Amino acid sequence: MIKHVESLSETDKLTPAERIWHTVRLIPPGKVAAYGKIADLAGLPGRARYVGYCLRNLPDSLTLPWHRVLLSSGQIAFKAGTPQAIRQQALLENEHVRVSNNRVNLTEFGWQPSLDVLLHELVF
DNA sequence: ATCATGACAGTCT
DNA sequence: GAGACTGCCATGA
Repeated sequence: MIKHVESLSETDKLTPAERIWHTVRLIPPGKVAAYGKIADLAGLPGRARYVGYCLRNLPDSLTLPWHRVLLSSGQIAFKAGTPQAIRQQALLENEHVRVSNNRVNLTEFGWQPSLDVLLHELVF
């Protein structure tokens, strides 16, 4: 009998939060992804809000490109003008992601994981 | 066990 | 395209 695929992956032991961190880390500089997309890629479909929860509660020790995660509309999740939104915009612009009216154009900057990433980095 | 909350998302005006 | 509304689901009180 062929062993089930899960037992072959290294990431299947990770907690849900760890899988989300792992996935967020894969977003390349200059690209962005929606909360729901991260949840899907992390093997947690329907848990976009949980992604937000995890990012909000990031351990200080952990450094993640949290600023590359946006609403499905391309908007920054924080209300425009708040310190958090301003901070996130600055971080995005540092890597040449254009932000206007608290929003990013997903067609232009949305991350499309390569087949290689899907097959080798996102095996949950 | 219930209830409110939220760094969400899809649909309908 | 911007709200309003609803569904969603992990947490925490």
